[in-house]
Amino acid sequence: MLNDRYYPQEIEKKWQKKWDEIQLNKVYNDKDKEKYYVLSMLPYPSGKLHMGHVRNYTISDVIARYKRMNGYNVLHPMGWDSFGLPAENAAIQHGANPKKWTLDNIAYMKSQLKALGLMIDWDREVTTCLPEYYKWTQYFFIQMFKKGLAYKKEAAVNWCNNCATVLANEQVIDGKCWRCDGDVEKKYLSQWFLKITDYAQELLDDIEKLKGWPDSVKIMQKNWIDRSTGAILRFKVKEIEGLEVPVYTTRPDTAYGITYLVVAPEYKDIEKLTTPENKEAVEEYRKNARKMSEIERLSTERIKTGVSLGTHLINPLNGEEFPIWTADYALAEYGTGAVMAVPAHDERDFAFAKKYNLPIKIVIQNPQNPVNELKEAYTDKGVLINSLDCSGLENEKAKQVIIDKAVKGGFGEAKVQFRLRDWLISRQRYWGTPIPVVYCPKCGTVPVDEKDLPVLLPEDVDFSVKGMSPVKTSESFKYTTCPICGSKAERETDTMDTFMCSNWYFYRYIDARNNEAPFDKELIKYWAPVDQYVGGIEHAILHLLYSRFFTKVLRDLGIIDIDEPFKNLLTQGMVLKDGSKMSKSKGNTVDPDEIFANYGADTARLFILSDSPPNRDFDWSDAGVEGCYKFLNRLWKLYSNYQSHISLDYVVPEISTLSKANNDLVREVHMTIKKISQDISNEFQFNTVISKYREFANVIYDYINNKTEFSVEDEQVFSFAVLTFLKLLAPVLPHMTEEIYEGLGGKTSVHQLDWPEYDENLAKPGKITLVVQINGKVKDRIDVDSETAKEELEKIALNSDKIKELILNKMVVKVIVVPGKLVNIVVK
RNA sequence: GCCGAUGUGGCGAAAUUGGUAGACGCAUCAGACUCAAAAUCUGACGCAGCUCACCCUGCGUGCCGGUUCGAGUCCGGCCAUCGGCACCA
Repeated sequence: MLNDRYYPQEIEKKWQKKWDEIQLNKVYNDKDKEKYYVLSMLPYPSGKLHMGHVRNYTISDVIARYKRMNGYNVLHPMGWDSFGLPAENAAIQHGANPKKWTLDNIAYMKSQLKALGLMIDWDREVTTCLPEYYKWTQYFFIQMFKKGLAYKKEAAVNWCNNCATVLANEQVIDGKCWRCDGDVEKKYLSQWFLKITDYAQELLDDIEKLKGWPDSVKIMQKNWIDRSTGAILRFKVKEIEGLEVPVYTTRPDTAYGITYLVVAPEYKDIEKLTTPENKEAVEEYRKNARKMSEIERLSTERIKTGVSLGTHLINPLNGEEFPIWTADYALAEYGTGAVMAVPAHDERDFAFAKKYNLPIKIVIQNPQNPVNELKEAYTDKGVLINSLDCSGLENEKAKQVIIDKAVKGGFGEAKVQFRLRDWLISRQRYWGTPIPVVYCPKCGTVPVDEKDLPVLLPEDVDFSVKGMSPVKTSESFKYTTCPICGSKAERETDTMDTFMCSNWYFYRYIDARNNEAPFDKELIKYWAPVDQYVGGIEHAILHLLYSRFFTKVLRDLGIIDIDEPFKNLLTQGMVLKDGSKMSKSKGNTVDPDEIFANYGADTARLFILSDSPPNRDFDWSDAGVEGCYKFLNRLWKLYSNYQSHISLDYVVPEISTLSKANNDLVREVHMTIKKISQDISNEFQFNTVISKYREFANVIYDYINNKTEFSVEDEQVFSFAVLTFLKLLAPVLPHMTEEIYEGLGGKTSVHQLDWPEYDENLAKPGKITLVVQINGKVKDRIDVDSETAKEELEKIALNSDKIKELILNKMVVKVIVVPGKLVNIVVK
């Protein structure tokens, strides 16, 4: 028997406990069943769940439940991206232990996830900060080191002063730190990199394979990798025998127009290229450039500065000499760090040449509109002039001609260049995976022996130190012996970027408790790749690019045999309040705990899926929650007030024998199954699924309200309708539907029932409203049988009194009939 | 500057992909129930006009134009908002 009133708090606790007891959500590696792997981006354990989490996990949970009812073996796991700076900052500020702080947060957030009613097999939980996990992160690092994919080099890197650590290029947003929003500086440091650039071409090409990804994400990745084709050209230094300066250019066709060359202030040969007279000015300029933060550099956009080095280069194409300058508009990390300047045909070079009075030589002209002087750089297509034997060529063709000349003359060749840089993964922080490397005075940089993994994070550290990593304060950690020769050696004290932990976690879920290997290859074959990934757009480049890269590396190491980790991707929109992003500083956050306590998780689940499609932003409103709660009460009453008319073993009589009301209701049920199934299949349009729930509830209430008593037939059709409805509701409202099903006498879990099927013939109305238009404007509506033939429809339309009157004295030119929809009469 | 997305009532949004624009909900208003309130139920609800009945007539999907019997949907040109990249040679 069902209670009169809906008490979500009691019901939800009861079922969460029961599901645990009967292990309803345990996932077996049942290879006879077709698998479906649905994944949400794992949370950082910051302390409490926010509404963005609730939205993310509700979406993936409903997908998981829907797929399970459709017969799939569904994996929907959860874990914790638990290394990272906030834990360490908490340690510094409150004297807490980062590990304890993190594990406490995990325990609390896990209880919140359970309160949300998620269908998760917690036996597969993954926590990236625990040694049994990061052992394998270290293992992978060593494999990459051995393959030459992990290397250390000195470079100009991004340094965040606040966080006191370096950052990857992908973690610098508008010249600021992605995490703390602090200014980022360039520093010269020796750091660990992963050779993601080795995979640049494949990462770009395989974007085509990602059919189930949103275009926006694919385009962002394309732009980030940014391939360009051009040439390397090498110029001999006039003053120094044997020294050359190579440049990368996409415009070899303009090479006859070079009037100067710019090297980055950090260019490796810059000191050699500077004459004694210019040394002081150049030093000064370089010092300033180094001091400048990213932000300052960006703000000086377009106001270009530079100084001459005093030396010259020779253009092998025409023998002309031109001066070498240094300017910070040349980037050390892109191409060769040097740019050939053709002011006539490049806006930046033009501005620079104007400012410093450098010559401007026109070598490409629009034949329709030749000019002798330029007011701005001419960057369009044209024909070469002043280019010796290349004059007269179309510039697009000249590109190849000049590359050929360079190859023949031995001063250049074609070159493909990417914007993507290698991934900087070392961090000067404590709370991360230790990089498993030892520095031996004899053997050099040596990886830790695999059998000695994990390299444990030390506990005897002093968090109060400034300007260096706390790891360095651990004597027990720092000093070790060389794995090769056994002599005294020192450990690497840097830890890894947390994105190293999160770029493979989804493989670990597949075999989370394996102590012998990161995972079993056979199980990966069954479960991978992820069928549906759900997460925020903010990872469009960062995590999603790194995971793609890592998957390809694992493939090349022979560890897995797929190319891409995520088949389909759903990027959910943000949760807003009053039109702006929820944030603590704005004070417009909504605490999930309060919502669960006041309304229950089912209300929260229903609301967060309603109103907006998953990929768009969602505006949280208190009235909206209230409305959803009312709807759940309305549903509850439907079942509790009429339970005496509901029987689990109903038989639906043949449709043609039914009364009109029952006939209509049966059709409504089939139409509703169809529409909801379609909306879920079509990119998980849960907002329209929920409007369909409401419409169907209205239909059933209309049915009841037109009744004084239930016949046997009525009870059968009614039972069919409300029990089918219960199954359709189950993925979104797991607790309520379970309680109702039990109350009605159900013996299994409602979540073990099959998703209802619909009959195509019954999934349409018996009658339709025929729209009659004249010249495309609606003039009449007539109820007709939905199967009425085309000719008949035309006749009905023309015989309508209203239409007859309107077309009187007019000539009917044409009649267009759309069966099942409308008749349009064209008149003059 | 380049690339992308979006633009529909007071608000969140639907629209079988070229066929009744505004489903469903929020808010609002009116009514029923109630001593009263809450809850619940019923109804109205794009804008303007006309009107003795709730019938009708215009106008309406950012703006301008086009294709079509018919355009929120397709094509061309603009505008606005949001997001990504941004001295990448």
